[in-house]
Amino acid sequence: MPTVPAFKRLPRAVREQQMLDAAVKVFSRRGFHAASMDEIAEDAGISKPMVYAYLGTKEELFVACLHREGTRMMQAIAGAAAPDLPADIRLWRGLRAFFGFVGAHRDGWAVLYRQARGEQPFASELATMRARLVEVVAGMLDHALRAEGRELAAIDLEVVAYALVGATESLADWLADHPEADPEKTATRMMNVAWLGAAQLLHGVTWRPPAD
Amino acid sequence: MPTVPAFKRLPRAVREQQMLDAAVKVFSRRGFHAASMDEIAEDAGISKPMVYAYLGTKEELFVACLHREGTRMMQAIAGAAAPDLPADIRLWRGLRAFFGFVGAHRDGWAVLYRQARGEQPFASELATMRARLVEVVAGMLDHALRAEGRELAAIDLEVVAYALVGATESLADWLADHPEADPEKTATRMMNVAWLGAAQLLHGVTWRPPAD
Amino acid sequence: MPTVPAFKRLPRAVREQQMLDAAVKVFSRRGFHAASMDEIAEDAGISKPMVYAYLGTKEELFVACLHREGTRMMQAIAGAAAPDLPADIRLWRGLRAFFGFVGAHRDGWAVLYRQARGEQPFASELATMRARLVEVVAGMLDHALRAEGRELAAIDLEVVAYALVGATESLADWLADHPEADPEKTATRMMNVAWLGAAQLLHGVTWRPPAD
Amino acid sequence: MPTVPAFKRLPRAVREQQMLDAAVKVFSRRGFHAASMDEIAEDAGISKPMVYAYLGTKEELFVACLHREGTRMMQAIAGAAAPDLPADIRLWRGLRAFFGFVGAHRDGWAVLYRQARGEQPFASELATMRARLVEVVAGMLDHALRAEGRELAAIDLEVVAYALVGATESLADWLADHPEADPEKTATRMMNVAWLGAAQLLHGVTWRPPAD
DNA sequence: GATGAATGAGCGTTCATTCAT
DNA sequence: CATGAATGAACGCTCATTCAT
Repeated sequence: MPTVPAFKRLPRAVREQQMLDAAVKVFSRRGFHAASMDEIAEDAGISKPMVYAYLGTKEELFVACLHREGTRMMQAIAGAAAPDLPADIRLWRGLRAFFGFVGAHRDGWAVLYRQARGEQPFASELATMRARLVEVVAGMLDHALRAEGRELAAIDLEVVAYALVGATESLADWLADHPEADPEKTATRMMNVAWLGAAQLLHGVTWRPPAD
Repeated sequence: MPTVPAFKRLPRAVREQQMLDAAVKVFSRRGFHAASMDEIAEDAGISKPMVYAYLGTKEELFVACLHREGTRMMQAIAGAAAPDLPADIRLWRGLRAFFGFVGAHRDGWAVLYRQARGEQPFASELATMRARLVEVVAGMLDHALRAEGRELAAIDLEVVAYALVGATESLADWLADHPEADPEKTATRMMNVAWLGAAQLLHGVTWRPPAD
Repeated sequence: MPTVPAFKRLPRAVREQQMLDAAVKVFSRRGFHAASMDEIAEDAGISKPMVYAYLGTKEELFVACLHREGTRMMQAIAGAAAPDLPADIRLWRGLRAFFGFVGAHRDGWAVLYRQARGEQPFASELATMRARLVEVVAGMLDHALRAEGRELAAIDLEVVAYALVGATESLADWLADHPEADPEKTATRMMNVAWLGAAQLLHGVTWRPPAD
Repeated sequence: MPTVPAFKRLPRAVREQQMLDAAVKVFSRRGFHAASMDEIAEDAGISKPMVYAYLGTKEELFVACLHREGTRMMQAIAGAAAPDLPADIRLWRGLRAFFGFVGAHRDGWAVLYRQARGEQPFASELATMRARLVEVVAGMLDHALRAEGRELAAIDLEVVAYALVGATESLADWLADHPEADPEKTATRMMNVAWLGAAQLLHGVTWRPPAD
């Protein structure tokens, strides 16, 4: 009479999480195309038809992984900094949370993310998430600028934010590839890249191309 | 006595370029996995066995594409700035050349590059190229720092350079996705992100995490 | 003390009819192979294992459908004409009943029938029904012939009857495909095909191949 | 140094016929759905991908079979009777040719044909052929009627012709199921069904439903 | 040198069918 | 009585790759 009801016949919700765990693992290890539904099913300790019954097609399964991991990451970041704090504190806490998350999910999100960037069908799903991040960062910059009585065109804000997000993603890749690296330290380095430049912008300093 | 006007029987070097052109086109349009050797051969106006004879397996073919396009890009960048110019000028000219190249090869390199990031087999090939860029950027920073009598640990230099390269790649993606965007303007924006922060570093300003 | 108003727990016979209704509908719409037990169960508002418990395997279920619909049709025909009427009246009433039935069950029997003709496992079930019809028609012909003092070999009778049944089935298909067509008019047309020829036979007129 | 070039590497046209032969055989034996591409390929002595390369999808393959056999049959019928002969002679020769063809291809066309009737995707392909036959038969009737100074509404002509074609198909089924039966004799019987009635029509005799 | 012909291997997907609850 | 959970077994299809000519 074990507490855990049995070994099999688990409720749907549980099985779905098992499958997603396995899928994240296999997609990460092999990449989307090289991953086989057989391996995912086997890794989840379940037969293939169950995967199709619960999570659908291979693409849908991948999107489900993307979704779960993305949501988790967004929550980790969102819960890190209250919106009423100063911009640098918010940025720092957000970055720290982000790199902390990536460091703790090296096999999961970071690699999933790398997969998704390359495959067309998932570009949009990803673009949505990145767009949210870009928007948040641009909003922070805009807020701080206005507090200083300055302003930047929307497109410039967006591109700068885009670049910062890109730099962050890049360092996340670097972190995922360097298992011994410290997430917090990486966040500090990112701050040095991001904030020093941003602070200049806040003070009205800009760079202009030379005459040539 | 060949009366056939020598349409076929082209010298090997020419054929190889035709194949690479076709391969870049197809890989870009379809992505690595969705691309089929059949389509590449047909697009090159040649039979499949010839592709195998000249450029080898599908992976090798992709690497060859990567290689050719990468080399072209590196040359475009390298030729843009003499190494004895000041760091900001070198950086600016390099970025301008880079974004100019990407803008002119939106369908080619940019997409190839995006493909390569996601597929494990090509990570190394790509990592090598990126490492060269990181090294160059880190070298420029180091050089400029020392000119100011300052110094940064190698790892810090590398990570900062890595972040800048990542931001640049990100904007290259953005550029590839916005056909109407101006490469030079994009380069200017990147300079505003990169140089303002870097200049701070040169003057000894750094950001440190708060006590929290 | 069941307060639940007895929505479920219906008596077996009722459930079986629900299932058969659903099965006929789905088999008609999709065809035997394309029909899935899932859809049938869902359409019947019941779980799949119940279908298996009550009506057995997919093939058995199909046969059950065939059986029910076939019996209904046979009854409709059989009740249409008393056996002591003249042959032409019996034939007319039988045809009228048949086309009436098909017209009223376009989605049911007609399609079921078309399905069954093509799938080997059900050929026999169908052949039995058709054989009964052929026998009846042949019997009518024989009876009428003998009343005229004539006779036809059993095999000839059978083949002629077979052809008439075939023509009738064909027109039933035609009727099922032309929802606006009138069953009674179709029956009249069939009589014109069947009876004019048969009447000739009754008067001893036969066709013989030319010398050629 | 055999006259037949080799065992393998046959030209495409030859292989296609081999495949069609095998496909007709397997489709006939198993039915469309139960037939597997593996079995067809194996029976043709070739690997599966070749089948897909040359003849396409399973459905396309089936249509190709239908097409080849149908064309052969139509040619057999068309070549049997010159259009300037009297209607009964034309009908007789056409039927004789048809039953001769079916009798000679019991395993091929007749069974294929039965398959096609049931499966929706092929209904149209088949309907086209049947429509051609119906048109020819209706044309013959119309021609003969006008020669007698009579006329029938187009719809009536069509339905009568449809019934005759249906009766013929039915006897073809019967013939296919009775390997010992004689095709010519079957044709004669069909003439007795078809022509005796048709001749009545030609003489203005029609059947009308009784008052009831 | 160049190609049409050919294949081994594998993957995504579906479905009828049955336990265990 | 009734069902959600689970699976074995196939099947259609594709593709990179290689002979034989």
